[in-house]
Amino acid sequence: MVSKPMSSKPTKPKTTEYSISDLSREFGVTTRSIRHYEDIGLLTPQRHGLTRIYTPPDRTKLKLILRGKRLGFSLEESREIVEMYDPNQGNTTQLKHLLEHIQIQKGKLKQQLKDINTMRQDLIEAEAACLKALNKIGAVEATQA
Amino acid sequence: MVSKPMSSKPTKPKTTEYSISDLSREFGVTTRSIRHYEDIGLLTPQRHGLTRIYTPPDRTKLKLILRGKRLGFSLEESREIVEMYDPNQGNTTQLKHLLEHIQIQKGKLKQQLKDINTMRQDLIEAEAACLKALNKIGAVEATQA
DNA sequence: ATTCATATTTACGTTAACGTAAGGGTAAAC
DNA sequence: GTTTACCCTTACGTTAACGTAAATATGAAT
Repeated sequence: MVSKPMSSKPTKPKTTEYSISDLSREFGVTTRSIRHYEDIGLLTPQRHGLTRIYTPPDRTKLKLILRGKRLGFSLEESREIVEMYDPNQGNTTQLKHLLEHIQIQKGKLKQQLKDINTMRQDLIEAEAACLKALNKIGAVEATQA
Repeated sequence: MVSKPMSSKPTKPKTTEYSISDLSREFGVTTRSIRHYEDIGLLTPQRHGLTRIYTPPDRTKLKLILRGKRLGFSLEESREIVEMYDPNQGNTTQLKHLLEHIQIQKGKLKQQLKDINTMRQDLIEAEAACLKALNKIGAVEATQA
């Protein structure tokens, strides 16, 4: 956390702030990556001079980006997710557009769920076959999780 | 399908075979991609002269690769999946190694399931907010799926 | 005063996963 | 016999998502 012993009142950490390395450490990504996300407009932190200052909304956006990455989303795909979180638009066409995107994302997730489940089943079968082969050999020491 | 009006017996399509464009069409990927998967050793089709001939196991491997892609796996990650499907190894250390990989994959899938569920929830909320905003405006025409 | 630790920008380098010609072979169809 | 529809190889090009210096600034600590 960026600790700033401001002029007077040291109480009330009302507005939580993070430095780039705070976020870097918390999420296990490089500062380079975080800056890159800014380069392409996914994050827009404030500045104190040149130094970047991240707020909780920024942190949330980063979280969304990284979750997207774990699901194999490109940064452009994550952009849509991030923009959904960003409550900035109001007009009808934009809202409808957004709804479409939401449906598309839902569809993707649905497909991923199917894929995950079949893959899980495959893994379970592979595991069974593996264990069977193992104790057929005689390696009785169990390898459990 | 590669139709080969062989010498005699036209019956018994015992050994199903696919051409590269068969698979390309079926899965909606370019032949370039399929060849690329071969370049890096993920597929090893037979040859009839220069022409590639794919068998059902090849097809399955391709399916595994593409499923991996949808889940955001790199080709190197998918290689492990494909090798799990390939029933080629027998010795104890290899089997234990394989078991480890299986556990790792299971862990990844578990994390992905978590991510998908939270993201789903987010989408549902975004959708609700969106719809609310819409009929607050007065666009009564429902946009449903 | 100088050493950290952490911040910045600019800019070239890298890897994965193909795309995209360019050039050529074969076999059935017209 | 030449057009059509596939197939092939070699090889350079491209995009995304950063990695990796290099050179510089800044505030706190010794």
